[in-house]
Amino acid sequence: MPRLVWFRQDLRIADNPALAAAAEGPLLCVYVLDDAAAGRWAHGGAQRWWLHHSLAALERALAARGAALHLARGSAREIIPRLAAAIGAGEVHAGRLTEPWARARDEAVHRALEAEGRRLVLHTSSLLHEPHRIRTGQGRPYSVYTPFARALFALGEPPPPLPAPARLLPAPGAPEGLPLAALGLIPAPPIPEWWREFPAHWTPGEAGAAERLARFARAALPAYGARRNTPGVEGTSGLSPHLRFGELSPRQVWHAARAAGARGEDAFLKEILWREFAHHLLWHRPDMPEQPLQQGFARFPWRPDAALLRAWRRGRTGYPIVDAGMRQLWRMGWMHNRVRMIAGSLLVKHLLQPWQEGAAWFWDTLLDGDLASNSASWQWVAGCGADAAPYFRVFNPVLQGEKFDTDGAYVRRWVPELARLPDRFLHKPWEAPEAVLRAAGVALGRDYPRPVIQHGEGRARALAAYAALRGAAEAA
DNA sequence: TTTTGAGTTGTTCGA
DNA sequence: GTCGAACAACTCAAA
Repeated sequence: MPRLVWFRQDLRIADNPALAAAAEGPLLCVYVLDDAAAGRWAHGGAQRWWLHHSLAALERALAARGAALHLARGSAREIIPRLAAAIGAGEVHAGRLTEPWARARDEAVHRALEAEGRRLVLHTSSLLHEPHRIRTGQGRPYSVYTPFARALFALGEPPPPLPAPARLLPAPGAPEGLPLAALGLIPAPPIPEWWREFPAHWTPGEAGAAERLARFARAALPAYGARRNTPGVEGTSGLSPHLRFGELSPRQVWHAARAAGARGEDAFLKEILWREFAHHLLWHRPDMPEQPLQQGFARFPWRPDAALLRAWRRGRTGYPIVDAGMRQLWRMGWMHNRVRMIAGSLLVKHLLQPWQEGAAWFWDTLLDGDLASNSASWQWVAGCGADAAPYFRVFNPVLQGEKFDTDGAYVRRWVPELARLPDRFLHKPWEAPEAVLRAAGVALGRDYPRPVIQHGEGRARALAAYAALRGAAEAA
């Protein structure tokens, strides 16, 4: 009996359990762009560029094995049952998702299929472990990372990845899908060619993902622990967008890291588990993208300010390490993890802008924008997360810059107007003597902004705001 | 049920 | 320049 494979966030053919389950017989491969179901969490601008190219790559990979990718746009709730009926499929196979809107939709699709005697079969595809399977000794979901990670390590090695099916047999009777261009994924003006630099940095698709993984395992993994916090070098894996779209699976990444020498509770494997943890949290707290996990934070005295938010988004805060990060984000669709924390901390703590604003900007501009990781990380930075940084931990953007971008390679690359400043003043140009600034060709306030807020003042204000919150909690 | 140890990523201050 | 303590309590997870 024919089967339908519904691709969502696992745009690959290797180690794809949904595809493997369907590949024994005739099948129809489908992708549905369903923006209405996702609502405000439909793919952000940068992700749409990635998705377009990833779907193109998947089309080619399937075609090489004799199958087409049926593309559709609209309500999956209607399209999937209709296509299943058209080919007489008894089963629809897909990878399980953790986004609340996707879970609600899967539930609806399942009911619609069931009414016609078919069923939706969900597989463990984008995570090492299903979030509802992992429980504490008391049977509750984890809310602290370290015991969660220990529990996952204690489960032993994940199963080995599945091979890609060698040959696929198309189901007869499949209706024609849309051409890729008809999905309208490539952003339209008024921001033409916002993504023009993306291709220089990224190769969406399964082959690009495999190449990146191999490169990381060979070059950066051995020194990952030492170099992952240096944004001026390629010390991290850069796999996040590939993982977000499922061009490779966490199982493949895990085993590749092991094969390349990652031992025990290796730092890189722990990062993979942070991703798992974020999905675990989202599964059990579906309001996480909107609401602080710690209830008291609902009354936090944010000071929304459109001008401050704009300066942060554009990389014009006057703090070089933050501005470098925000500009890297805009041009690459990606920001180094260390810098995400520094930039996030400045927005939330010094500037007292709601973390949801930062999360929304990241959602629109990150190629790796993942609802679970993005929401959990912003809550962590803001101090309202499940396992958050203590409130008094306010990053000093100057110290962080000096510590992690000591030679200034990162700032000089992304904030070229400061490139000629000596290292000593690169992370605090406002302290440079006039003659030094002049020699470097920098006029503060003209070529590069003065800090939007003094660190000491911002820190004191943040501590006061958090103290007020605690006071309010005690009074209540 | 109670106890115990511990918790991603930091900064500042004073000796 | 370096080093240790303070910063705050609170809640989680497991024994």
